[in-house]
Amino acid sequence: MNTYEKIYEVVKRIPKGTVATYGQVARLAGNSHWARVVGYALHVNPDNGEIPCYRVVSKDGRVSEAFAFGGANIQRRLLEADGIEFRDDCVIMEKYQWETPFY
DNA sequence: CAGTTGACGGCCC
DNA sequence: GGGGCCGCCAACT
Repeated sequence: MNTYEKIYEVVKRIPKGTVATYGQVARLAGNSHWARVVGYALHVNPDNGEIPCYRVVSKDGRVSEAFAFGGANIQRRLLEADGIEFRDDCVIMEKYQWETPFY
């Protein structure tokens, strides 16, 4: 299993109506030092239809302006469609962050 | 082959 | 509290 494969697996496991941080995904993928790699993995994003990259946000709950789909506003709309609320352009992490028991 | 960059995170000032 | 710097890994030039 490649590094990217793991990352994609984790991203696809993110429950609907929940968001995860890059660090969180990296940690679940096996290494907490892959935050940047996670970003790159989602950047190449081979399957934007099956990989909900919009559920991955920065540690602050902020989304990237360089979002591949057309901008942070698109990502925000997708998240809102999943029932996730925003507070001042930031996802309410305390409420919607994916609480991973341990994986 | 070596240097630089990147959808980040954490610590220091 | 806000801003800046360094570190991590993999891909790109």
